[in-house]
Amino acid sequence: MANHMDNPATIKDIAKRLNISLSTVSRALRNAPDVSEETRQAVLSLSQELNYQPNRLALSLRQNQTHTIGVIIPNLDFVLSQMVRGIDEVALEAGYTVMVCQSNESFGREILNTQRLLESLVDGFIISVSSETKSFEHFKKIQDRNLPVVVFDRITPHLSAPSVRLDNQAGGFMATEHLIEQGYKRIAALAGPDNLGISNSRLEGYKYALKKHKIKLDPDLILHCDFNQDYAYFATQELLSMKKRPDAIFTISDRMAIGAMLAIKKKGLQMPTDIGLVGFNNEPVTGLVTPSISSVEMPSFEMGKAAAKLFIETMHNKESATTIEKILHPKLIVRESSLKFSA
Amino acid sequence: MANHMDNPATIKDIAKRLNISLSTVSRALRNAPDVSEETRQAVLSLSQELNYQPNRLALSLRQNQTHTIGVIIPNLDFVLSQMVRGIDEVALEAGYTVMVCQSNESFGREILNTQRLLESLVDGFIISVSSETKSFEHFKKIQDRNLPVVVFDRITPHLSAPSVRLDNQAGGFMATEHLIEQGYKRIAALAGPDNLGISNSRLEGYKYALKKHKIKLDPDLILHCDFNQDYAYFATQELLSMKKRPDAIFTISDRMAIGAMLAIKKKGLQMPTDIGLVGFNNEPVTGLVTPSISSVEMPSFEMGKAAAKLFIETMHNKESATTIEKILHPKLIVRESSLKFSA
DNA sequence: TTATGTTCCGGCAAGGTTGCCGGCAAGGTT
DNA sequence: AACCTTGCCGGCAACCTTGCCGGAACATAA
Repeated sequence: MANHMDNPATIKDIAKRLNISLSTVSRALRNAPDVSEETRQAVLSLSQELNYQPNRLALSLRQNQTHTIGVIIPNLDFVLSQMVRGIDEVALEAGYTVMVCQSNESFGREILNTQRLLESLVDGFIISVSSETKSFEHFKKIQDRNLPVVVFDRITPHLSAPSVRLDNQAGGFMATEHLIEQGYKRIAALAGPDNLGISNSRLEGYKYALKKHKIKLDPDLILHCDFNQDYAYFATQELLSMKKRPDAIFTISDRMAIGAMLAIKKKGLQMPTDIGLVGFNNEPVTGLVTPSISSVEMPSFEMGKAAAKLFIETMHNKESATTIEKILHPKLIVRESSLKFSA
Repeated sequence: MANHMDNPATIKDIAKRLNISLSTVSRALRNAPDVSEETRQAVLSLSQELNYQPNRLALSLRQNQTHTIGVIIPNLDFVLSQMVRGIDEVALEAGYTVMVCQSNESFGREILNTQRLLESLVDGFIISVSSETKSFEHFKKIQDRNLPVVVFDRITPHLSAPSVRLDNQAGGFMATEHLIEQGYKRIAALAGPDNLGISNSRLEGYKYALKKHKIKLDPDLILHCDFNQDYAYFATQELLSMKKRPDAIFTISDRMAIGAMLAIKKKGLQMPTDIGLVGFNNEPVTGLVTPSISSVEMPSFEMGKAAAKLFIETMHNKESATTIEKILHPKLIVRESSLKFSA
């Protein structure tokens, strides 16, 4: 009696069983007019009995959209995981499914991902570009197909699309100003690769804070290195062995802050007395190490949600201005590594 | 002069342009026999010129498979992120795309995820069940549709499917035996919810180590609590306020170990002298806190790869034994929190 | 009665691809 | 000369759903 069909029921099965045509069934199921109440009820009840589920492939083929969003991100670290959760949340709510691809910060992989997602016929993209990416040819294929794109977090001027990002400059500014207010004089900055906008903006904030407080910028105190703990470790060693070593360091990520912390400890210096340290992202680890590390918090979950919302809006009115730019605000979390004087 | 068609080229366009039939084009493109070398070349070159890409939807509809794997995981913490990366790696290589859904440890969400992925017509599932899940009805729908399933990490006997997991018992055993060898006598265990197999297995290992070393099991020293830092914190406070407090704690996750560490510090006790601590997962944070925390390492990336490989095998010979069980081995990483005597 | 409108329904095509089958011609075998 | 093989190709159906058009049956108005 119950239906143990190995193949799921289709609209055809219903039509055959009720001796009516496919189109009538289709209309009945979609509550379209031109169907008598009687037949509609018959169709509805039989479709329930057979546990009918519309075939998404056929639907997608027909209406030329898959209800799938392609998400390309450089990795799945703490911050990005949060963002993905935010995207997921909103997308699910709006009836979209998400395909997440990690580029692993590799340019080639990012190209491959775009390729694959295009083949999968996603309805559009939400992208945070890899740190290795300097050319943007592969994204042109997306815009050629006229698919909506939202960039987030790691945005780039080379890709004109609505964007969601942190006010990175403000973040860099508040971290640096905080260090200045704590009495630090020679503040170094550990930045990422210099093609990474996110890093440069934070650095702008740093420079602006120095300027505001009339501290002369010393280019030797700005180091660019790869976006990871080990490189930050070595870069910090370099900083600490300068003739006039810095008395504080601002790093544009927490992973770099960790590297810096290790190098500082190795050297036998004390935080915050000998040297101050502020990181970026407010990963949980910053609150757990000794000394705990001050960091700039970013609302990552909210940012993911905002990106997805913006995507769906862009989706719905295709002709929307590509200049929409949603900016979220950072917040400084002060911890031991930079707190000379308790307020 | 290149082709700025807004709609991607189809097999039909090629046929029309060359004045041959659809089927011939199809055969030519698939290197099937029954096509003259001449026409094949013509088709191939024109398809390049038009930048022809087969439409995956049409293909999927026709051959009843989407080349997509549905992955359901409880969250995207450090360990699971690694695993997802492993799955991704293998899947990509094998021509599959991955849809990752997080259940956020919620039962209802897990049901919703399965539902959605089934609607998306994925070819099968790779699943790690949520800690809240006690009923498995929703997975039955998958097996009703006769889709291959691989469970990994958090496996369950209620779901008969090939599985990939850590030898959790061995992990619990080596952690506990290590504590015993370091001279600890009253070793407590902080476990997760008692419906979570992964937790119970680690606990089994703990019990077995005690038994082997003829230490009487004290049920008061085993606490079950939620799988997170705050609960572990409170549970540890409870442990430490016992009349005869434990002199070591084994926690079945690192996040719980962090909670325990915080409670221990709060109480003013020293690790490893006053009390020993060993966690599980070897998250990077364990090496960064003070004192650094010993932990059982699991090869998460490899585990993800193994799960995906097993999935693809299961996929290819559907009738394979559902009893395949791939077991990976843990490794103890000894750090300060448990090292009384340096070897 | 004829003309017009309303209600309900079925046929057909489209979306892109592939599998099966049959057709047709050139060449070879008895 | 009658037959079979081989090589090449096109037609049709199938996968599942929806949109468009037209048609049948009936009711209302002129």
